[in-house]
Amino acid sequence: MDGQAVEMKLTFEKGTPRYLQVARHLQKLIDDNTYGVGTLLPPEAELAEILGVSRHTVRQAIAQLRERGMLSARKGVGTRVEAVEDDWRSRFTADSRGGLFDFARATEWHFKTRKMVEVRGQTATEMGVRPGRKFFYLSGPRYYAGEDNPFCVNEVYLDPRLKSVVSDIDVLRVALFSLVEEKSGERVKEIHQDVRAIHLPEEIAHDLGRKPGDLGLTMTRRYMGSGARLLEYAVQYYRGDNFTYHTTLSST
Amino acid sequence: MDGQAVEMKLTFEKGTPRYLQVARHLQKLIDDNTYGVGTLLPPEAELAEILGVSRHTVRQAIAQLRERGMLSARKGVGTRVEAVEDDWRSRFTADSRGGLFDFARATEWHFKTRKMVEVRGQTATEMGVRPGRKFFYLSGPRYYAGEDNPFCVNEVYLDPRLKSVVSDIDVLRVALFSLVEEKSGERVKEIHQDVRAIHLPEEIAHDLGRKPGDLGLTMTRRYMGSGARLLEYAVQYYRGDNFTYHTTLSST
DNA sequence: ATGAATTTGTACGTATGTATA
DNA sequence: TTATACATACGTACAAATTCA
Repeated sequence: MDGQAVEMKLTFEKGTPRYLQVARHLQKLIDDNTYGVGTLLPPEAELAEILGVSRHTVRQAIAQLRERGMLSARKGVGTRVEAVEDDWRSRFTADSRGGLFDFARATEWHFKTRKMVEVRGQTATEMGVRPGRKFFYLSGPRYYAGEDNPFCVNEVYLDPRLKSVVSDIDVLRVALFSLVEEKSGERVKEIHQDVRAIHLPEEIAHDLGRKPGDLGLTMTRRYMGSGARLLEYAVQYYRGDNFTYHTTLSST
Repeated sequence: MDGQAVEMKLTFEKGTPRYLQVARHLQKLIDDNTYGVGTLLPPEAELAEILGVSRHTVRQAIAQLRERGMLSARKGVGTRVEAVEDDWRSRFTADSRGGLFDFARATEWHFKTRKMVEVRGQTATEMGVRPGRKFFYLSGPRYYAGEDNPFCVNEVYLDPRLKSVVSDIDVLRVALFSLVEEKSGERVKEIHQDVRAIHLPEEIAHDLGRKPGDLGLTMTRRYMGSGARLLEYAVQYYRGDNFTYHTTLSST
């Protein structure tokens, strides 16, 4: 016999959408090898009944995991486990504007520091602006909704003219640059994105639960408006031991 | 009055899903500025009625365009046009199939090791195949044409049936997967690409002129054929101190 | 400040199409 | 051919966020 207790009607906390809770549940079952890599999940209809939700909800949950490349589905066959991630936060796709929107919506960015700064030296070089230019600086940890530990530390340098966009916000759940576009009329024409390996600096390491000098990954983005003006410069720090930047190239 | 002729009940060809036809239709209306950048689309319910489909189908269509970053939606507000398709068609530079071709053409890959291997453990997991599956393994340094020092070490695990593709090649100046497609008829349908920070293992570090344990970056790619079959698995190692993985999302 | 109206998001149900084994 | 399982598509209802009178 094999239909054990793991597969039971879920009890749902309110506040988070069911399909996300289902997604997390499936994630767990995959992680602990209840559904191993290469095997097929039970059919959607069956999962729906087991979990006590509609098939529609199951499909939404599966769609989440498919986006992350963990599952693949084939008509007439089933839904296959493609990869194990000890932790679904350890993978991240943001190679399109849409990806950035989705990422922002699925996470919470808590502002811890906010101040005016003049950028100089290395920072100015990387930002591609002349030293001494003033920016509004924001920084703080980023969480997946409902989690206690941040998976990322996010810094942003914002054109001071756009400061009012975030003036009375403490927690952000949407992409900052879409707010900027909306409230300022300025349009982001180009986003330059870089991924680098680094040794984590001290405070960042602390926030991520790592030691200074540990392996880390940064993703920096330069949001350019018309006339190649830098509207926003963002740096995200991730721990390097379990974080992956993922892209899927499909051949339409 | 403003409900002109562009917005009419669509007639659907069979063979392609409706939501894709709706997505294409909306895309056209956005391209020809019927719905300008920065404006809101009509509400989903209204679109559904106009187009003669269900709201569900409209939402699927909108989801498509959101994935590409052309639209964004906010609860209680509406669906905003973020970009026109043309802007983002060329969004991958170092990051498309074409980008991979260019990369391969600009470099030389020298084969140093070639042997049959059975993949196990960690490697099998990362490849997403069952342990014990046999692959043809190729490895060696990659140079920019005319340079003396490699900037990258490249490993590849190839489906053994495709072994003949590289049987009498020592230096490769084209993308391996294009050879595979050409000589085998198999078509690469999807490429899953991951970027990670690592500590360089010994032999790799040596080839890159670094010390073991130094900062490094890996890029791994899984080339999937039809039926989600893994045709090729490639790992590239770069030094981490001066290497950046760059993407531009441009809107010219 | 409150409440109503609007709009997207979530969740349910049902039926039929289509690829696979 | 038949059964299975995902994909598409119709419908309904209510929740949650936002806007505005």
